[in-house]
Amino acid sequence: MKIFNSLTKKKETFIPRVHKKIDLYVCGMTVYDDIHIGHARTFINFDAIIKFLRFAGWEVNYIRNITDIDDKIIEAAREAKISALDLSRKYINEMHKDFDSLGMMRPNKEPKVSDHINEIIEMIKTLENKGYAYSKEDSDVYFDVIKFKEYGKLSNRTLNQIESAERIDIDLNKNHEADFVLWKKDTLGITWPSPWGQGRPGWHIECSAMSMKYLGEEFDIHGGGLDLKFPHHENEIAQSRCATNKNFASYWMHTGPLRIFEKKMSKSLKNFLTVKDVLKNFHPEVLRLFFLLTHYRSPISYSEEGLRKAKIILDKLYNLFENEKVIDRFSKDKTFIDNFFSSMEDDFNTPKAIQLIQNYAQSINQKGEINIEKLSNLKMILNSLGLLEDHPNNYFKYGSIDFLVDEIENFINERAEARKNKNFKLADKIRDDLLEKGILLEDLDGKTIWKKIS
RNA sequence: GGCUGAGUGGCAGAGUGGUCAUGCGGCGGACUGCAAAUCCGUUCACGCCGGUUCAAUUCCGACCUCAGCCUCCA
Repeated sequence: MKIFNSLTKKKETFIPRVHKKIDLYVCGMTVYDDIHIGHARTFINFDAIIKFLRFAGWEVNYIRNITDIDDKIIEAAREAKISALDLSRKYINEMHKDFDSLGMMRPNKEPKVSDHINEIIEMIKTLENKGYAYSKEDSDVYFDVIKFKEYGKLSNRTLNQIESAERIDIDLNKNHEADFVLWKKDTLGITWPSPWGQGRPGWHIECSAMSMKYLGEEFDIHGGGLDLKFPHHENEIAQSRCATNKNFASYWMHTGPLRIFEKKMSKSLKNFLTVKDVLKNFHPEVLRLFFLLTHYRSPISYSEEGLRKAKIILDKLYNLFENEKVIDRFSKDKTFIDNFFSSMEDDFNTPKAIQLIQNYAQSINQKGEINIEKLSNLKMILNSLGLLEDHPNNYFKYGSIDFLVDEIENFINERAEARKNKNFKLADKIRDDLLEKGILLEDLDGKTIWKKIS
């Protein structure tokens, strides 16, 4: 299996630390608002990758943190006039709802910063003892980047480059522009006592402390959105390696950004759509397929048109299973499965994998007869990416409709009667009227079914 | 300004030194009372300029354009 390692900027053969086991840490959410589909992109990518890996026989220990202490959370809480932890609790709940409705697996552990203050303090103490941390008078505690020779390796920049970049505000307490806060001294908001006084952890340190607690000082893969590469991941590497003299994560994986109108979708640009917005009109698997149709490292431009196209593809796949039962075992067509595996094992080439799936689906349709074994293969492969988990019946009726189900059934019966009497004018009118309301009727094997269109 | 990635047919998006991506859409058929679904056929391509090569969309160099990071960001 090959994985593109951001650290070496090369596609490398993946060598696990322990045979057939993968320890994986993905940087999760900072919870102060509803998640948007840019966030969803990253976590759906990893969800599909992990589902595939497990399907392929890997034992994946998946850790994804929740950052529940942070300036933005504290600020949002102040505005909402509730405590920071109450606010983050609320949005953790919303996040779980959204992730669940997107069909994502829960990680094996989902550690929160507020539960790991001791580990964080211990780590800062270690760094301080080893001479990597400093503070001046009443300043925050900083990491001394000059002391870490490899600083900048991941994000491919030198300390000189960082220093020469334009800055809005310069912190005079820092030795170097790139030095970052390990412990933020503060008495407002939510704080904890520490050897450096009352305060809270800086950003970055939590991921080092928590990943090491659950996966050890060295583990296989560390992932996250591309926008975390610098400074977040760079800083994680610096503090972790300095604290332990170990390598920390072996492989770094970064997902590409989601764009909208040629710009990255982000909170600060206010150009985002929430998961809840999109799921009003589109089945969660449509969004998932939309993402998987592009390689995980490439940017994706969001558009409704794109979602509709993904839906057309998914519709075709669900159509195959409309009336069929599926036996749960592999059978023939080793070629299809082998090809699927080679695509996925080549840095998780989901677009290619889906192409194979589409071809395979077509080959089933070509025969014009039910092939349970092929359908089983297809379903199993789709499931390994988190697709086709719904019943076709639910899938095709997803979204809000203007009618009660019984009403639609009545229209269908009325139309059937009209057709029997060769009153096609009335029959077609009923069908057209429903179509206008987003209900599509299909005559299949003498039976009429309905689908919601979007 | 520095660093990184990308530019493929109407659209989305893989891949490759010389044969086809694929899907959607369009067009023409089959099927259907008509549709839908499905099938068959068909159309449309590799940013620009040089170089290497018997051969380049694929390798090399310049250029143009776009995006990301350099500040919080999945």
